[in-house]
Amino acid sequence: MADSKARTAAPVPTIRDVAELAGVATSTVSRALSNPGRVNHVTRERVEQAAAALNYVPSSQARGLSSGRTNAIALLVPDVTNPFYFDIIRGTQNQLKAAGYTQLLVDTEESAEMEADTLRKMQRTADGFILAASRLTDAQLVEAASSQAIVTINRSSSNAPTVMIDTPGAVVQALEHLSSLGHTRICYVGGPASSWSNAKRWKTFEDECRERGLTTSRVGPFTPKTTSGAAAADAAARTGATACIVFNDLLAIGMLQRLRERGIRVPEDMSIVGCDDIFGADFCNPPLTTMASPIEQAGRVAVSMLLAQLDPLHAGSSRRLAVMPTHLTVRGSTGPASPN
Amino acid sequence: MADSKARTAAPVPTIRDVAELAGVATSTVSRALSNPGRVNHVTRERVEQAAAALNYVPSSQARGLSSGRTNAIALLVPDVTNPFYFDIIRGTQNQLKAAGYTQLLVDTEESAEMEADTLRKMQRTADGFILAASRLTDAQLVEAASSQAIVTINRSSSNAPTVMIDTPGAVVQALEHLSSLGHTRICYVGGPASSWSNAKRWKTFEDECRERGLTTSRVGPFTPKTTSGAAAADAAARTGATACIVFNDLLAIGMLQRLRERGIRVPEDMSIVGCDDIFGADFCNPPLTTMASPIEQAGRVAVSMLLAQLDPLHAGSSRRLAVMPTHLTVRGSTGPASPN
DNA sequence: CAACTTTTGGCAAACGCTTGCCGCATGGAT
DNA sequence: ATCCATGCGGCAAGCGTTTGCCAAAAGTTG
Repeated sequence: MADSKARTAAPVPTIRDVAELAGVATSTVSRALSNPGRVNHVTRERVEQAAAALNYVPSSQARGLSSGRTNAIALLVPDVTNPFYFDIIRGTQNQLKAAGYTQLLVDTEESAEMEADTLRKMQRTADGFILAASRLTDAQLVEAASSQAIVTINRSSSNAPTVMIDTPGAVVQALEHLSSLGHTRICYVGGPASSWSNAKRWKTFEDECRERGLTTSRVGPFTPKTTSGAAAADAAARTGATACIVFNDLLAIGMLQRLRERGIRVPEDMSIVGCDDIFGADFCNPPLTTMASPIEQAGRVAVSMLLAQLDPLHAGSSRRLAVMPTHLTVRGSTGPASPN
Repeated sequence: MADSKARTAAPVPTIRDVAELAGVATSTVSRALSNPGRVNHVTRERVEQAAAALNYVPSSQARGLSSGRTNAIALLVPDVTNPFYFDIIRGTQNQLKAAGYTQLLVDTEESAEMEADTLRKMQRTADGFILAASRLTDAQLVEAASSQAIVTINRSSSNAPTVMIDTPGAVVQALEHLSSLGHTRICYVGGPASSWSNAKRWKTFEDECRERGLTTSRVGPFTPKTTSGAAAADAAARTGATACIVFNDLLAIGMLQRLRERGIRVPEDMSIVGCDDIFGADFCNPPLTTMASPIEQAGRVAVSMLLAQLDPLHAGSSRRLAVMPTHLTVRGSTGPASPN
């Protein structure tokens, strides 16, 4: 119990101090503050005044220890620096703050192991978890969801409620768009192998192309970072496709740069469609045609679903799946197929 | 003590279970795990095996309650969606994780009040605070720093250790650059009024311009977001300046878009210098000349300084100020002054 | 006015861990 | 042999809350 920060030895007031000042028992203070209605309103007022006078702030640690709740939820993302997650982070942050929860942000570095590890280590630290684009295997996910409250974003699971961003729908729109521009040979530029939504997108892409009689090719997997764009661009160019649907905007933007370097004009020689409509997609050069969706809202919805899950009242009845709509935002990176 | 998440009633193992399995007292388990050296190594091994067998994870809540430490530090940023902070977030996150700390990320929404409030509310929740670009008044900052461990980033303070990004130095470089390109009328596009670094930059700008005999003007304040770029661009254009030094890249990128819309060519008609070299500065159109600095490293250094401050051994001796070097990264948004 | 029911507040036992203090061994020095 | 240091483990008292249980007070009913 060392006073590690040996500053002005500020004796932070405890519930005991408040109780004393208000002339009641600590239990009454506790109830007055977190369970009004359980105490007479005049008593409550007295307690509230005392608390205010002392500038009392309940210790979340102690509260958590005795109540079993932490009032914190953890958000696990594969990569905090990916702008896609920024919007999710912002969405969850807002919604959690409104609900009086603290957000614990963890970067799992695209690693399933690290994700599982975090889930284990934080079981007591957080009341629930939001897994954005989880890299977990199905088995891991099932196991995790069996012992803790979890909501996934962009990762279906029968065990945990899920917020899905309907990128497959957007892929169809994108294909429609490209096809109407006369493209017949289209390449899918893949993201991380362990990404569930990557698999989903590819499947939709392939099915849809077959149906439309389009020639497909696929390159990847690539790390979803701009730095992988060069390799992705080179690989895609080699396929002879006149248009690419790219796993995400980060990669797409990286490709844009590389294609420019190589003198391959976008969209004249090659059309590019990204995914996510991240920060930057509107001002890169050329501005990126991309599959946009209300990402921030996805974060908010995930929080709602998680909180509902935690609430013993709604627990059973809560929604298990939310699908966020997507739409194609057409900008300058797509154009008519070159006539060769 | 309700079991709110009434799942498989998983009885999370406690230190007691470990003690029992290892055949020792709980105090021994505690010491074996967090103070090796205090127990015989054979005992420790036995304890470790027991802990592993039970998949034991200490409760940070209980640990914090009794030890007074939380092993968490809070990072307060004015706006989580500003890419500038992403890099800081990443830097602190990495360093904290390495040190076994949890990061609590809080968005203070550019509000001094909210910042002060968070500091108060979280006094027990975090061992220390990193304030990135604090909006606090000097008085508030002094008071806060007197009772808790604080490190500021880009905000000088005599009371708290500080990591400064040497943007004034970069402003000089930028002016040198613009001046050598023949610009004589330069406009400073200001950021938030409450931003300390904004004031600092403006002062350096003004002093340096006077010394060089350059004509200055100033517009603002503007919210540092791309959406404010239109207003900023219009205001700057009206000043008749041929070059702008802009508070940050976000604003600068917004201006780029607006200038293009208005047919004002960059850099032919107007040169633009941003600040921070955020994500996107390299691929906007034209790519932005900007004052770059190792932001992620700033985050890491801030953590080191904070942790040193918390450590009773180094507490006094630790560094009070770190200055991160900056340099001008010249890209396409600056060019020779137009001859009119 | 007796017999109940409701409100309301207090008591005290957790919650899971850390740590000051004590005492038993063990082994070296005298 | 005796005395001390030293190493090591256990005991138990907290840390600041919440909450089940109880009892006193207040209100209701017939």
